[in-house]
Parts: sequence; structure tokens; C-alpha cells
Amino acid sequence: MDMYSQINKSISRYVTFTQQELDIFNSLLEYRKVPKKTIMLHEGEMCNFEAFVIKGCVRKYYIDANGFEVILQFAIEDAWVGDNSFSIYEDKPSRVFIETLEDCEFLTFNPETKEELFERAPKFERAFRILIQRHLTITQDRLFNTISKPAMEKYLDFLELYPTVPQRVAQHYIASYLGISAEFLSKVRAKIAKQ
Amino acid sequence: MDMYSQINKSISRYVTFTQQELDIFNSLLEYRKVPKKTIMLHEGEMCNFEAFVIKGCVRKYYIDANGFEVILQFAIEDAWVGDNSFSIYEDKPSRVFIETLEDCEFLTFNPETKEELFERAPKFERAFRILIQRHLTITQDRLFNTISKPAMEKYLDFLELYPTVPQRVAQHYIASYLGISAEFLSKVRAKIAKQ
DNA sequence: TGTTTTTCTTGTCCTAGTTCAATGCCCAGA
DNA sequence: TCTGGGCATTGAACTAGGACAAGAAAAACA
Repeated sequence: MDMYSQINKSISRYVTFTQQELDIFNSLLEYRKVPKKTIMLHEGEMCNFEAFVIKGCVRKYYIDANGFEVILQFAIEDAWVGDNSFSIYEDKPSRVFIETLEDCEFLTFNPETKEELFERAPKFERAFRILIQRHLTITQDRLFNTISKPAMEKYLDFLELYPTVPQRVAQHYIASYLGISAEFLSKVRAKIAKQ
Repeated sequence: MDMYSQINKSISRYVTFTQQELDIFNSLLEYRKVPKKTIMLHEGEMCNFEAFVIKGCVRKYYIDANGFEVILQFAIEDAWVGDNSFSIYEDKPSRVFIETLEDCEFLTFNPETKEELFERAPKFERAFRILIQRHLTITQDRLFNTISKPAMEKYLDFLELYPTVPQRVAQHYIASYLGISAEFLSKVRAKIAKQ
């Protein structure tokens, strides 16, 4: 069981590839090991990678006009991170930060190797389209939750959806993800505890 | 200037197609005219279309547990609407409603014709991937705004981003899009007016 | 044209969530 | 083993925005 079996299984979930296609895929991936607390992408930089998480946990976040962080995504094992925003196509610098929260291992593409992949094995275009579609669905659901649910419900939903994350990251990060203050999350938790 | 020139220009924005490819594209599209106030997709149904708006305005929305509507998208000329959620790939029914707010004209795909398009002209896979990517970026920005900005700022941003929409749709729809109550939006507007 | 229905505004009261500050906690590192 | 710096918790005071109600205005429609 080599390091590619994990990513190959993941990419094959909605599209079936031949061994030859997977070989091309794997040959273009670059392995990267990144220590904890490393900022892999700063706002204002061009994002030159798209990373599949083999092991570890990272967060992707904005910083607003008042210096307030808003976490867009926690990426753990089997997830992809990168500035998968549209700005790449308009050559605009990234608006997000990406930071490791644990020691991490990735398999990564850069814009060139990804292009090469699509040229040599066009079926991957489809797989990545579906991937982004899933990402969009998750983001839309989250927007809906953010708007329409009270803090406690949001937190309980989060626990169900990402049961392993609370044990791995600081609570104030989860608060930031939910769009509530760290203090209030603490109060919500206290309320849940005494029920 | 026929009815396809608009959609062809739009789809060619980030990918260049041959005339032959565009011909395939156009031949698979179906023209649809839908009157105002028509619900084109109900929650619980399978979405069998993806529509490019030639003319008119539609809204896409969720209804939450308390019967409260949350608008996900206003689609006007040159935009695409559909339940472009991931659920299509898992054969799950839609969670959203889609309703025309004006008399509308569309060019539409259904799941079969879209598949046929990808088979006969695979380059479209790429164009639709980029399209979804743009959609994702917009949704992420909106999530960020929803979490981090006060109501007035959200409204002013909306005016800048969609300057024509306020003249076309009822204000309480905009409030729902922004995630604030209709009454409060009215108060925000009053405050802006006397400055 | 008047009538009905929908939309918008304004005011009052109320609550979920914020901000700020104080306290204690839990480790990571010397 | 001590120590200092992030974390979490709790409380008190405050506020942005919500809910409700009533009236005004503007569309829709016949």
C-alpha cells in the first residue's frame, strides 16, 4: 500500500480511470512535507499549488478589514486545499491564507503540472469539475446554515459533519469557522454540557 | 445576430472553441420561454435542467426549518441557473427552489444533452469547470461578507456588485439574499438616504 | 377607474450575540 | 521544575439586528 493508493481511491470516486491514466496522474504529483504552524500561502501571493492532504490538518482563511479572521475551510485527510478561487483565471493574487495546524504531508500540483495532466489525460478535467462541484455544494449549505441557524445549532451541525476536527484544532478556530465569537461558542458549549 | 451569439460569447470567455464545437453546443441546447412567477424547480424534485438566461430574472432559494426563505442566487441575463449542487451525482433530490421573477427566456441543457455535449466536444468539460469555479468564488466571497460585515456594508456591496437587480426585484428578496430581515433593510436604506 | 394585494416604512420592544476584562488553565520550552 | 504565553471560561454591559404591529405607498388587476 503505497502513498498513491489513498489519492487514487479518492479521485476515482466519481470517475473511473485506467491504470495508465492513474500512472500519469501519480507521476505529475509532487510530495511535500510541511511542519505545523507554517503559512503555505499569504494573501497577496499567487497560489502555485493545489494540495491533497495525505496526513495532517490545515486551515484556509480570510482576514477582513478590521483584522478579523474568518475560516473558510478545515482540510484534513483526503481533502484538497488551494486557492481554488476563480482569480487564478484572471491572474489575480490570492485573498486567502493557508496555514498548517499540524505536521502535514501532501501530494501537490502546480498550475503547470495540472495543465499537463488535463492535456495528457483529459478525463481528469471531469473529476476536478465534480470535485469543485462538491466544494460548491458544501459552501452553499454552509452559507445557508450561517444565515438561517442560531449558534447552537450551527455548532451541533458542525460536530456531526466534522466529528474529528474539534479534537484536533483550537476552539476559537471553530468559532471563526461558524462565524461567532470564541467567547460565545464557549457559552454555547457550557449550555450544551449541562443538559 | 441570432439567439446563440449571446451564449456563445459567454461560453467562449475562458476557453476558445472552433465553429464546429459551437455548432454541436448550440444544436444540443433547448429554447424555453417561461412566464413570470413560475416555480421551475421545487424542493424534493430532481433537477432536470441547467439554464442560461437570455432574458429575465430568476431566484434560487432554500426554505429553512421554520419556513424561512434564504435566497442563494439571483440569475439575470448571461448567468446560468440550475441545481448545480453535488447531489446530482449522488442521485439526491434538490433542496432548492427556482422561480422566475420576470418573464424569462432560456437556453437549457438536461442531464442527457449535457453528457452528450461532453462526449462529442470534451473541451466543454473545461468551460463548465471554470464556470463552476467562478460560482464557487462568488459563493465564498459572499459567505465571507455574510459573516464579517454589518448589514449596511453588505447592502452597499450588493448595490455595487449587482447594480441592476434592485430595480428589478422586490426589496425583501434582497434582504433575504443578504441574510437580514426586510424591515431592517428598510431601516438601513433610510439611514443611507439621509446622509 | 377603483379595488385588492403586495410591498415598503416606521416605531416599540426584545434577544442573540459581541466586547471587554478578569481568572484560571494547560502545556511547551529552558 | 518552574515559567510564560496562548486557550478556555465566566460575567457584566452593550448593540446590531429581529419580531411584531400598524399604516402608507405602490403595483396589479379587473
